[in-house]
Amino acid sequence: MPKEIAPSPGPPRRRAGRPRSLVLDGDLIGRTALKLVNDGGYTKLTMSGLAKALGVSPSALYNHVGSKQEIMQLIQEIVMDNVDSSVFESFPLTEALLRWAETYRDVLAGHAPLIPLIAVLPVTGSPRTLDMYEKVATGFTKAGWHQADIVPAIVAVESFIFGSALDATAPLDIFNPGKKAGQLPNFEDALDAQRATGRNSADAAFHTGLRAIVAGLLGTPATS
Amino acid sequence: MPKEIAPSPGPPRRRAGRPRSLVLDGDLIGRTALKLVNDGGYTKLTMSGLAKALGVSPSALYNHVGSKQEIMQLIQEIVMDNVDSSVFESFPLTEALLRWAETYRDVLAGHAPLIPLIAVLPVTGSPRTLDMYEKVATGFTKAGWHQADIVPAIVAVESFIFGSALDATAPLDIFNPGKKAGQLPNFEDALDAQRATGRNSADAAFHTGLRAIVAGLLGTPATS
DNA sequence: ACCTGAACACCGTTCAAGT
DNA sequence: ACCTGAACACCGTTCAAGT
Repeated sequence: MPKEIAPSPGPPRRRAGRPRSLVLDGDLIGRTALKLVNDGGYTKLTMSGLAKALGVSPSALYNHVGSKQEIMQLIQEIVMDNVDSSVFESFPLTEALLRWAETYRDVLAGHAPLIPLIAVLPVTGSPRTLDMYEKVATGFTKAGWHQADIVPAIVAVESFIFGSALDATAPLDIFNPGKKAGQLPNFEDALDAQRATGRNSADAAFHTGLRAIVAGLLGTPATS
Repeated sequence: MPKEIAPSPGPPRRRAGRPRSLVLDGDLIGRTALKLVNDGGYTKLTMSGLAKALGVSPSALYNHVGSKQEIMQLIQEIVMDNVDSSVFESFPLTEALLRWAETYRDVLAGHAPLIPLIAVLPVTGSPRTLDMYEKVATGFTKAGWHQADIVPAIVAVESFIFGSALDATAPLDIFNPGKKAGQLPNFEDALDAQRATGRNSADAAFHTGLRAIVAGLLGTPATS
């Protein structure tokens, strides 16, 4: 559990003369970890690398954090804040879902190693993520949904987003049939036809799939 | 690249008197690795643990496999074989997609650590997986789909499956609001209403989401 | 309360040496 | 061709000792 600094009304009380060492706190650790990841990807995120970036010994980190997993959670909290859930306040449900999903997927695509974590992590300790869910749920409620159907609908769209974000990190030629070339007539024809459109196949899949699942959930034709 | 033993027409030629040591090959390594995983999960899958299970030293594995990642791929090939893609030969597209997705998701839910790998791994080296795609593509083709739309549709459904399989491994109380309880009226009402149905929320999300995306893609109402 | 430095218990992988 | 045993270059984490 990361320690937080409560905003204090006055200047912080300190014992006279004793200059406190530059503090390491959950916020700084999370931000530094994210910087490390943005620079060199998740392979760069090691406890010793993070400690060095903070000018501290690796074991010092364990005064503020229980495990490396907790550092992943700090990153997750910062990153999830970039998902735009305000759209549920300004757009009708269908349009809001489409826009929300788009930012959500883009955010996660840049942090693929977080996806298996986020999918499984209780949101209990992530107040901002809970705020997001409240906004999404409010969008469904205002659209007149039955309460019991709302959570499964959210989870369904989220699952699609998680999978699509993973897919977005796949190499472009992921479907290359290799030595099986020539033996898969229908699949290879479909591949060629898709390639001929010049569109990125992951992006095309995300957009048609998103429209499909939203339309399917809301009971309107996918093409509208 | 795992070495394969080509089926030989006659009995294998051996130098007389020299009994060959019991062979280690890609097939045996993969099956043993899977056994290890089925027993104790993916944390049990270490090179030294696998070597011990095979009665061999860890370094011996590198005569047959280039890296641990390649062992993950061996497991993936075996596991993917449990996905039932024969349904595309015996059911109309909608029904086949629903059945295929169900087995696919169940198979992956038992092997969550494979999901990020499979999502990104070129299928070039997985002939059985390519055969699956051919069957799926044939199902779309026979249903009269435009060739250029087939691959994005497959990828979209697959993304939903990947995300749902990840979600299936999440703890039941993943949405517990914790200290934010009481501050999220719409979301908490939705949670309570969903819980009151007595259904597993991940399963409900998968089934409604699957129907929605398939219906949305095929342009028919989700409730049909 | 918070930090350091050494140590621990692992990882995956490499490589010379054997047969 | 394939295996062993030792070694390497890391991991995350613990803990006594310092201030």
